Amino acid sequence: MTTRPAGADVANPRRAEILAAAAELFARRGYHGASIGDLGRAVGLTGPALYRHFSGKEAVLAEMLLDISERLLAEGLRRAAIADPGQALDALLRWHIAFALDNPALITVHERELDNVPEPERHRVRRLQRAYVEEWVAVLHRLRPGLPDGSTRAAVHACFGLLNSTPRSATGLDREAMAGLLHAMARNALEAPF
Amino acid sequence: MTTRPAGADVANPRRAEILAAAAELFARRGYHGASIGDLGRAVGLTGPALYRHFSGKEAVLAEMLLDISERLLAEGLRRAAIADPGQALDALLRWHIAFALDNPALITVHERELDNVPEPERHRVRRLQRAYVEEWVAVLHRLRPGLPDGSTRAAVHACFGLLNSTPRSATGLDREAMAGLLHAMARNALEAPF
DNA sequence: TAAGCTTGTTAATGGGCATTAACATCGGCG
DNA sequence: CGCCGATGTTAATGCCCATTAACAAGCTTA
Repeated sequence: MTTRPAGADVANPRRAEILAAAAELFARRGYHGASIGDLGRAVGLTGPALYRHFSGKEAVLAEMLLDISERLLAEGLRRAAIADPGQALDALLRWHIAFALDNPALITVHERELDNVPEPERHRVRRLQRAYVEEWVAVLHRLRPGLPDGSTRAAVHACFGLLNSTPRSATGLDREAMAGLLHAMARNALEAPF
Repeated sequence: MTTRPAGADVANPRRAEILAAAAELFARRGYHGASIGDLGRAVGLTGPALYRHFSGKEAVLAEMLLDISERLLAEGLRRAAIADPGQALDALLRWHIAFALDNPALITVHERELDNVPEPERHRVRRLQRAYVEEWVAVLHRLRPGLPDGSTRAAVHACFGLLNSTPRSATGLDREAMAGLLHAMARNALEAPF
């Protein structure tokens, strides 16, 4: 049920195309609000054609979330390893902001649809998400050692809320201005005297 | 289609009970992920019983979002009217944070499900939401007159993202600590040099 | 060139769901 | 007492949807 149909190697362009279209639809209408027919139509196919590339609708979502979580964590680990905590935090902010600005649909789905991932994969996604958060928590902890653990964690979550709000704002700001604004706001929020 | 069945005055306890249960379900599973049967069961009824109180599933969502938007705006107007912009901002922050902490499900639905509201009401909700945002924008503009309009608006949206992330974090912090943390983070974010 | 894999398509199939119909109960009020 | 509106319930009804079946066309390759 989770296995990919034959001949579906990692870099299959059709698969990538479907995943991209599905991300837009899931983000805009929610997992339950987008049908298999919608997904197919979005890439110029009929609904059942999807089954040549994925074992089902859930498998599309599962692969999407796994991919996002892995990408976020991989680069997050790299940047969190920077020795100076202030620089590490800035590097993490730059990474997350760039990802959110470049992939608004993915960020939205990643934030909302975990519950619809079937069980073996849901657990893996959860682990990856948690590990990513922990990198941020560790950096913030290095930057502000006195902070209670619960506050550190809550601050990181709130910071994600701020950064991930991007996809839903759509103001007239260009990309660079938006990136700078989010960076400054997040940085100041994390340094607030709470 | 939007009209309420007879005998359904504003303060009908059954209606309120259904709206509360629906908020939880819509927040947890999304509008399309919660069935009429689920809503009924959540208040000890069968599915079709709902039609004695609402004209349909969409009407439940519409009334819910209208109610939220009206409540947010009404009190928002009051607090934004405070003469000193710094005090006005603090008052707005206290209001929004209290609302989000007290009604996490409502905040989530309000943020996500506007697209599923049927058309006459969707427009009204949009107007109310926009008016609420404009109160914040106006206060921030008074506080930081030099800021370009697009930046002010983007900052307010990002601030909402921060505040509304509350329902999805569930850290071990108690209510007062969480309120204080969110207030400090948001206030600092809005004062950041962007 | 012919078998066979890949990738599609259009018809089932079967389940779930929103909504409506038909039927019950019950409390108030004439 | 006897009617009736309010509020429920359990059976349709009809649509949408995920998934599968049956069938076709095109490439690759022996």
